[in-house]
Amino acid sequence: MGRRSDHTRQELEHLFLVEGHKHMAEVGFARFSAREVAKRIGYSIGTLYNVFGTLDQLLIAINTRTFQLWAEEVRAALESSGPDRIRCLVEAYFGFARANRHSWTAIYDHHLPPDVVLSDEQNQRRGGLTQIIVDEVVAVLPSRAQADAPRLARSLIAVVHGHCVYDLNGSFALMGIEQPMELALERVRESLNHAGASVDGLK
Amino acid sequence: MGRRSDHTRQELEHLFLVEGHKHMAEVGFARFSAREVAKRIGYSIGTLYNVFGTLDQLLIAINTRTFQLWAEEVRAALESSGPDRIRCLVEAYFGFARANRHSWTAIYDHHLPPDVVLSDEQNQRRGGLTQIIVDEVVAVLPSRAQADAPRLARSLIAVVHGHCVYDLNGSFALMGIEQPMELALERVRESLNHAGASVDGLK
DNA sequence: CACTTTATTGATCGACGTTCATTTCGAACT
DNA sequence: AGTTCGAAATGAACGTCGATCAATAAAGTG
Repeated sequence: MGRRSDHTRQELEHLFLVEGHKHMAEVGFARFSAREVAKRIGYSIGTLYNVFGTLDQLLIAINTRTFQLWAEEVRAALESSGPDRIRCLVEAYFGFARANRHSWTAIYDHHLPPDVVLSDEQNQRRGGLTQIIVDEVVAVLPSRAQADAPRLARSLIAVVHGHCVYDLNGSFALMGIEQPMELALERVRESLNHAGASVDGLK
Repeated sequence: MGRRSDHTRQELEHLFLVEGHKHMAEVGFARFSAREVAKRIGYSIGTLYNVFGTLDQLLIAINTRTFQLWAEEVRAALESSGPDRIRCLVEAYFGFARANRHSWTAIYDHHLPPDVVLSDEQNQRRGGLTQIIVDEVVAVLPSRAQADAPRLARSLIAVVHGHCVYDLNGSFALMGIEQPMELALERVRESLNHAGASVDGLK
């Protein structure tokens, strides 16, 4: 067969991407199959490789999409947030990971070969979530501490991430640790307070 | 062929385990191959399955071994530690992950199917590292705070873990964050101080 | 109409995890 | 010593995977 012209190249790429993301959400990284993705939208495996070139590139695109959905969810949560926006952030972070286990985990399961690098475009799309958090941290810190805000924000992301990993993989449950999200929030508050933060929501 | 009697079943299991661990350290989780492990020690793939039953069980054993080596290294570091044992802990944690990227990452890359559970023995072996950290946190907290020490210790492990992940996967470097280990240590100190800790090494 | 260009295919390859009928050989027993 | 027995070890076989690429079919072009 030849040009089918049902879809432009862009549309086709989007089809693969959306269906790939759905497949990832359903079966997870370990059971993900490029063949299955192609089959699902009625194209052959060859076409998928023509569009993405590499399995890695498809996985990168899928994970970037997860980042974008994640950022949207966090943004939406912040818009309907009460005064304690830091709690809102942590809850939205955890909430997305818990509600989208497979997609969220796939972000960290996929390790790029040393010779493959994320394109600037992918990095920019993924950076949106981080920027949201940096902005909130900046908003909460006193002016004297704002120079270190980006660095602190990234550190707090790591703090929450670590708690999130142990929550999802069952380590906390195994050790009898309850309410891991509250635990993460305690750490975040301590660090923000130590940096001089003062917010309505902070006790 | 039949009983070769070169090795007892225990020795054979240990051979597979050690060689599997070595293979994992060399190629990482994504490129790990059970066939390759068997070939390396001169046994067939069938024998490996006779011994471990499942690829998951082999991976569990390999990762448990990583936990044990990790704990040993941390223990050794603590024995030759100066007064700042908390810093020593964080440095040893990071140090092992950095020096054993593939083995360390494999711990978190391997997701058990929902129907498979870690045996009590495996959990006990893996828990050694956590216990070391809990002990050090207990030693540093005032008596009034010791009830919460185990919970806080697990939380601090998550804090360091999160920083370690972002260090190894390049996220910190990408964002221009330098000295991620020091960053993690700052967070740990803040939380310990907030809990009333007082140590020689603490500034 | 013929010709070029482009999109799409799926057979093909090597490698993987997994299974299991078959084989091999030490050991126990005449 | 031969015979039997059973545990240990094998590797061919199966289905699936990522990846490749010559072949093919349709659209555009003149």
